[in-house]
Amino acid sequence: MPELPEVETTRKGIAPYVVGEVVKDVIIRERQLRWPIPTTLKRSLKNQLIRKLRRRAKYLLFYTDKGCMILHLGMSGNLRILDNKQAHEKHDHVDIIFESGNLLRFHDPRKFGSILWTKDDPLEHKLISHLGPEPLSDEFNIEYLFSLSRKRTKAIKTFIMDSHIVVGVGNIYASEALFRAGIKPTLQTGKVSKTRYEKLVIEIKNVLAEAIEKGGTTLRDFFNSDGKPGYFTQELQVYNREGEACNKCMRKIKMIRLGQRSTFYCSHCQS
DNA sequence: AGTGCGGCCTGTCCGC
DNA sequence: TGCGGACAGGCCGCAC
Repeated sequence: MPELPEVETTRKGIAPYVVGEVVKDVIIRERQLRWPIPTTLKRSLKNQLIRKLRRRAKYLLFYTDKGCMILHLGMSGNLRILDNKQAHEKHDHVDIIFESGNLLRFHDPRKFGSILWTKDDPLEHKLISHLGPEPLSDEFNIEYLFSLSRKRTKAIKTFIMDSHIVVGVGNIYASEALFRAGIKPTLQTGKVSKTRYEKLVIEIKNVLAEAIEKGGTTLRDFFNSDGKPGYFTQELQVYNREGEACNKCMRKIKMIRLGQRSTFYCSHCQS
């Protein structure tokens, strides 16, 4: 489900209820997620103060004095703040109960999400240490992206969705950024000019920043920690709009499959 | 080394 | 209605 804006929206929503709170108990109903939840999680978290809540790529990092909980929402996960007495439903896999009386509930039907624990710096964790730069940081710039692109043969859309190149650009925002930049998603990475990469870097930053501002995109089941959908959905120019009119030229939006992912573009506005 | 697939899961929707 | 198949916002690990 969530791409970077949805994860950031979740982080902002839960932070006031989590940071500075002490964990009273942890209830794990389903351990078998993308990776098994470590058996030590409950013991590690209990009685710990959550010092800070940060995001790296699509991972949420819950820092305590003893270590850090690393949480990924996968494709269908969400986090909500509820009061302690709220009955659990299907796929409510984990509750983290705070002394305040609130609880943080992890819900994930497809179980592609994960919860891990590390005693070390989470940024050194093997799932995180090799990731590319944050798209909204200065580290992600034209020189960086252009130099990595040379001699690569894969489609440019697949390239910008590779988290080792840049994190946080998922299937929706990849299509949207390429539309804004006027670049056809199937072009070979190594054959796109520097000028066009400059435009692409700017549009990746723009589309992600705007989506964060609007609370992310809801297609079917993304809801933030208040249970509200994201309002960027109405800003989508091409994603999920096959056959509808392009907002710039009124021609029909096309859909193709690229690396087994649905890809949307306008064959007139993107070349 | 870079690329492209299979697979992890459940839910939903579409066509027969 | 019921059933099979395709599809869904992520991403690791493997074979080539």
